[in-house]
Amino acid sequence: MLKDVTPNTAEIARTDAGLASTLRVSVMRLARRLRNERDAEDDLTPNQLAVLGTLARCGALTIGELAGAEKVQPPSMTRIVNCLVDKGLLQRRPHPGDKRVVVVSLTDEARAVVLESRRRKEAWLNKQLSELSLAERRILRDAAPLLERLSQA
Amino acid sequence: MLKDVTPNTAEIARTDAGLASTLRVSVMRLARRLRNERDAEDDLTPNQLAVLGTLARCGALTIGELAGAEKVQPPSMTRIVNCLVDKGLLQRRPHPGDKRVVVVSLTDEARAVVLESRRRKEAWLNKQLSELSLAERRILRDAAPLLERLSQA
DNA sequence: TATTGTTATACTCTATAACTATA
DNA sequence: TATAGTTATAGAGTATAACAATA
Repeated sequence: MLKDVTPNTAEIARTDAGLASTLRVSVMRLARRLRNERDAEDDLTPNQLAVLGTLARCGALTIGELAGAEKVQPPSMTRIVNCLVDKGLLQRRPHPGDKRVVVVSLTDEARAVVLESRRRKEAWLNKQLSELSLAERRILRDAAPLLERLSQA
Repeated sequence: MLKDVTPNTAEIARTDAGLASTLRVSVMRLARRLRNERDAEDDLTPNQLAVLGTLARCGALTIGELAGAEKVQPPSMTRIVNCLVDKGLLQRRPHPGDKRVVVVSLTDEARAVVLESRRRKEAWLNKQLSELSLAERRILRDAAPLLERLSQA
């Protein structure tokens, strides 16, 4: 009887002993460290911040889509959106073709806030990266697209 | 006049054009994806979950230290801790030497919850990793300790 | 007198239920 | 009749202020 040489999950887990574990820990820690690197957006609640981030990633979304993405109920999302509209960070627009639906998108001011937040995190990260060797930065340059691919699985 | 060859931050940012940006995005996305991979701990609030995670990483802490770590006020942490004690996930003990202080630590049951949460995330991650090539996994194995080092800067 | 933590109270945020408008 | 969103109300969760115990 021939042996099955197709790599299965258990076998890979063994040969890559601990890779998932160390990768999970390091990714979660770095993400937490980056998340703490905030400033201007400090007066926003976590959910408000998450809405800005989601809209920055996904573009304009409806109230229902936003509620689903942030895992809150529609009435809560109505409130969150209203609050951000009052702050001048979101704009509501009617859906072309379905008058029940409300489309929400970032204002220019919100885009500036998001960009500033990114700039701040990346400035911190650049400073840390500058203390690595060229070879080490090369490894991270190779790793980044792989992490991206994993996140989209 | 001799040119200064010491690499400065601006120069490195240019040569590593976009590294901080792509790395930040990929790390944050993978962390978000991993965070969504939960199940048993679904009946806990985000702050309750964070307290379990912090205690799992740092060991026993006082109410004040926990409040500082989670960025909530002491009365709120008292409430969160009481709730977790009622659920059998935390135990309170007097501080040896300072009777004002309360030391909080995980119960065996809480440790089991945390381990199960990690197991679940790592099972998902292992599955995704199994679809990468050996060379790609090698890159991630090299990258993990670098990410860890960045997070501790 | 200063510090750690708790209790009392008010405020904010979220969820459920009922309602309006549109499909 | 079903769906998207809003309004009204009740329920968690957090913060501020006042307090108790210890240093």
